[in-house]
Amino acid sequence: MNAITIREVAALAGVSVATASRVLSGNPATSPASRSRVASAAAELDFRPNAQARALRGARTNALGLLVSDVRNPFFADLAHTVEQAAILHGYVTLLGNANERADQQDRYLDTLISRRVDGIILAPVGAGSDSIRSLIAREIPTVFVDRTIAGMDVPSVTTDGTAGIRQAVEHLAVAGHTRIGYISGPQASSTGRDRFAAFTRSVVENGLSADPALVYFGDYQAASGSAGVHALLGLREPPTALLVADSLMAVGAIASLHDRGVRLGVDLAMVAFDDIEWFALLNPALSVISHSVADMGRTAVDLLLQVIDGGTPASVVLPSELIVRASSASSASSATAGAAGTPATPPTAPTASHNSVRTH
Amino acid sequence: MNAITIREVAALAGVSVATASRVLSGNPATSPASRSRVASAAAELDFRPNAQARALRGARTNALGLLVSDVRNPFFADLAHTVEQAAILHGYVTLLGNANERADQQDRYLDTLISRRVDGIILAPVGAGSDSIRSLIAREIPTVFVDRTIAGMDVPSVTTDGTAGIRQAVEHLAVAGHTRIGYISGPQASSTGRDRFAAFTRSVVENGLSADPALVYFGDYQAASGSAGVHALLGLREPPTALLVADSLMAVGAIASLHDRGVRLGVDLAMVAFDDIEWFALLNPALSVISHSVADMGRTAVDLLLQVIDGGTPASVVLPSELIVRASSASSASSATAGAAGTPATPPTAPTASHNSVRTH
DNA sequence: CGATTCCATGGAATCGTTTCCACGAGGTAC
DNA sequence: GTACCTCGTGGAAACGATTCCATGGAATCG
Repeated sequence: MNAITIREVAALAGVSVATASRVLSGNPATSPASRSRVASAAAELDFRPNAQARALRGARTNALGLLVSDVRNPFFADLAHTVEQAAILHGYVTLLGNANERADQQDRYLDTLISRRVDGIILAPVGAGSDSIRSLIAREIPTVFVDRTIAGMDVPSVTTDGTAGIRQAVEHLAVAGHTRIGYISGPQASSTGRDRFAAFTRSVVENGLSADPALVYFGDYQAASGSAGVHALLGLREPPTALLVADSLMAVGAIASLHDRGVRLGVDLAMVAFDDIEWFALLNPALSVISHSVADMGRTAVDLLLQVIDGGTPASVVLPSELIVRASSASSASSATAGAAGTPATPPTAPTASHNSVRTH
Repeated sequence: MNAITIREVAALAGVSVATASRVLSGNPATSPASRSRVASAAAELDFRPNAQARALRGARTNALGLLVSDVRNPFFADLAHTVEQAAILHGYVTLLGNANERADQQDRYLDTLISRRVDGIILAPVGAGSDSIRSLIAREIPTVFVDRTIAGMDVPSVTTDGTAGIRQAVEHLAVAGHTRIGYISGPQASSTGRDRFAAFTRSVVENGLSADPALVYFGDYQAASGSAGVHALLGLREPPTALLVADSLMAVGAIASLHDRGVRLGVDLAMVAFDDIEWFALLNPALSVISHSVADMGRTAVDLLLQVIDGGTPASVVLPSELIVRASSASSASSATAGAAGTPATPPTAPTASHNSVRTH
């Protein structure tokens, strides 16, 4: 950790630190002679400016904070990737934090990011608004919400409008004859959990389907709650013949649970999940999904944040969602024998269509 | 961004900055009286120490850098998660960077991390050793390699010994009667690519199977090359009846390609992939994998790095791998009709066992 | 040719914190 | 009662960069 400072570069180049600094930070007030001497001295010593010192003096740190709810969720992994690539394009590094769907870890990271004086924060908030989040806003640290929002907080955000996709999904299932559609919901403490649930409820009513509250299971966006949801819903006296799951991780848990119970996806039970993950298309039968663009979301979030950093107050952006039909929702209500909760199904003829998508992919 | 400094806290508390600093950083040389006065002043002002200034003065930044090859690879997403959790336990934040399997992006991040003066770096190196990596070592910045190593660089590392798992897999396939096993390899520029390929070659010889070089396709650990590998291998005049794939992303590409070709996994073609991803167990048929513990790898990497930071020179750690048999490798060589490259198979009777694992999971 | 502008340069202040050093008050030991 | 510690405290230096300001030489203009 032998630190090479600008002082030594200046000494080797035979100029003052001021001149060395000017050359190294691209200040035009330098002569070609000293430019070249400083440049070669810096190269020879393999000099890297100390970002701490630089940030201390100037106002900028050239770092963005990205706090996601769960890195292991492929949706957020993709988001992290696109945000990072967009940020690097603008000369920012991204400090990634993982809240693990827990408010305390989120706050811990938020405090860290604040004290590291990042130039701005992109946040997928967990919970209903902690002190740390309020502190963030009170200090006027540029912040953008992504994927989720917090009611009553006036922060630019980029979110998905799940309504269209969910309406399409419910309609699609209704057309196939399903009248009892189960719903594994996200937590009502999150905006996406509430919004998607509201859209589902509305769509069910619009299509004249059963609005039995027992058909809704409230999960927490993690895999285990998807399993629990399947367990609860298929254990009903009148189980659903189709299932809508509000995010990809819960869908994974749900599918695992269906496997264990011997319930055949797309045969005994139709299923649609929110979030389009590459792997979902590879399942057999392939999983129908409500898709939205992670790439757009990441790029937009960075755009908005840069505008806020530059003193602007950009309007929030809402991105569309869309249903992609695949084989998992091919079963009609009449073909479903979904009461089979726990009783392993007998081997059927294999499902044929396995890669049947509304749009090419 | 109204910055509240320790000076204002000291003023409000009626003490000097020195005393305020001592209280806030836990220095015992403080009286209970000033302790409480400073504490309440800091709370009232919602003071957060400036991490830049703190790091500038002291030697520590309390930040670790983690540079992974690809965040979207579930293996590395899991690794990022475990590393981050282990680090936070020791009071470190983790700055995550994503090399995207590209040496130039890796170097860019490495430079950033160096200039931000992280206390240590955990690196899954891409390529054969760039100037930036050499510079890292020359500066004696605490570094640990994870998952991969670089030949000739004396850096503590934590890696997986794939040999045992690969040997088990080849043997398992040989016992089922397969004599022509295809291999989709990782890049030979990475240590894991070389090691796993060597283990495969050795195991093939040991089991007296065909060592036809045409059975090996060299990919780059990304999904597209898995597709390309399937295309190349199944296009052979004598195609393999079983396939071993060297990482999870290439496995995803391979499976997608098999779907498109109508080749049935576990029926027309047996398959085993390296890396155990939760989703692989959900495929139908479930995918046999060579498993290794991401959690152990992440925790160990942090442990080693902390030892290096404390001046130690810990020995490298090699973790074991193990075969988990599921339905995708259930087909015997005789049942395989794998020449069927491109000709869609007729619907068969459904594969029965779909969740058949050697160990509970 | 003298006055003025331009320009590269170096000295020094600055950012916010930690820590060295000196100092004075109070307590203990002879 | 003097000598010696201990302990809390405040002033000031230090960390490594940027940037304001003053300076002196060259170039330009009348």
